[in-house]
Amino acid sequence: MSPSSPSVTACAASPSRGRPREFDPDEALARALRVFWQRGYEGASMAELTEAMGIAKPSLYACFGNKEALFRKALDLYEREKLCYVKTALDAPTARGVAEKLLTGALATHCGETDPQGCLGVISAVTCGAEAETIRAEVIARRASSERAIVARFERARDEGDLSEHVDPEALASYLTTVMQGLSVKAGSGAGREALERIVATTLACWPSA
Amino acid sequence: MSPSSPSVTACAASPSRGRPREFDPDEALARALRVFWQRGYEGASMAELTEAMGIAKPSLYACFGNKEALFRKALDLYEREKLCYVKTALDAPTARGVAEKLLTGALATHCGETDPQGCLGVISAVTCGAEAETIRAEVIARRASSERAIVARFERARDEGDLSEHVDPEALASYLTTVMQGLSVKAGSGAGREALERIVATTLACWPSA
DNA sequence: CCTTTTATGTACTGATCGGTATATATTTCA
DNA sequence: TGAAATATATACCGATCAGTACATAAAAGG
Repeated sequence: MSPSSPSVTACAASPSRGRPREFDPDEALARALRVFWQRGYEGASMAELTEAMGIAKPSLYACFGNKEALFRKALDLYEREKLCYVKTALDAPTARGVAEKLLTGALATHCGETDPQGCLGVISAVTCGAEAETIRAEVIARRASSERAIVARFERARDEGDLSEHVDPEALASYLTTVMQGLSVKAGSGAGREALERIVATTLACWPSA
Repeated sequence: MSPSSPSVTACAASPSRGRPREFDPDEALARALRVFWQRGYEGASMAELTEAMGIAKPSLYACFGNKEALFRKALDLYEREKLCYVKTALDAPTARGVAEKLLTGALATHCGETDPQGCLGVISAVTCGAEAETIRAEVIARRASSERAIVARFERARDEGDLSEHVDPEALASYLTTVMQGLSVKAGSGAGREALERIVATTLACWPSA
């Protein structure tokens, strides 16, 4: 997102001395993201990661640091490319429109045909083998920040009058993200697209109309 | 709970030959459940399990089989003692009452003060390190069976007239379990009890009234 | 050509994983 | 007083974990 660091390649600051790298760090990171997305942080082994990325372990460590740093970079990529629907959803004209875009965006992202099922954030926040505690905390913090943005948007909606005065923006945002996280769990559990679409429709049917 | 198989001790069929066991299998299993509940199936190591159970590895393997069998027995215990609120909730007189009891039951179970936070089922269904694929399938299957029971209850409610004809029982049940699973994710992510109570209240406020 | 610099491939490290062999301790049955 | 049966404790198994040492390969600067 920030123009100063557009890609991961920036981790190699020097212009072009020494033997050139034989792989594209951005594509390698994209492949690593898929592995983390399927297996979670701890479930993804370095062997599986290196194989998917098409590189050997020393190359991985030289370019990305270690497993945790690699995961954080993958998480950045995930938020940048897969969670962008959240930002655009907040631009919808009404609170209900925001909810609709968030739900359909979550559905498209977590139940697509090319990407793994479920939400990397949910997978990483729930999984928890002691070692991954810092990762867990990081994911939870990022999620909280995005929920705050939804709260702010709903507060604006209330001020603008398209959300009833009787509805607490914070409670509504919390409820909405709960449904979204539940959707991710169901998607990761093999629920079909039609089933998830019905859930989205039901949620919107229940939505507190202005 | 059931009189035919009241405890895990039944796995030792013989009456009392040889050296007597020095630990209580039921309590050991309860302690193992807590570890699985915190760490997930793969995140729980045999070392952590044996330490929590207060026994050595050979005793564990002799009594419970292996890690996967131990997990299944722990899952049985979990459903029997922690998910019993689902069965009782289905006895509520109205569909809305069922939803209310399910939501408050989920809240009490996954956000208690003595037990680990979150839902063992959600944790196990989401976590996924290749090896645990059969465990994952088992957990998902059990969850599906309990969702079918809710669908049946809502169909009854529609037949009895306390649920609008315009509401699809299957969609409503699917929506409700989505919220419950989302609640588990939030509970496992450290959400406070008050926050979860607000979510439950919001869900019930949105509930399609008869 | 040679040095410097960076990347790669192979082979390795110690730690931990789930699971077990073996020897010993404690009980019941004969 | 054995002999059979069951449980325990210690120490180990091969496999895998994340991470690295080291030698070699390929580029740029001198």
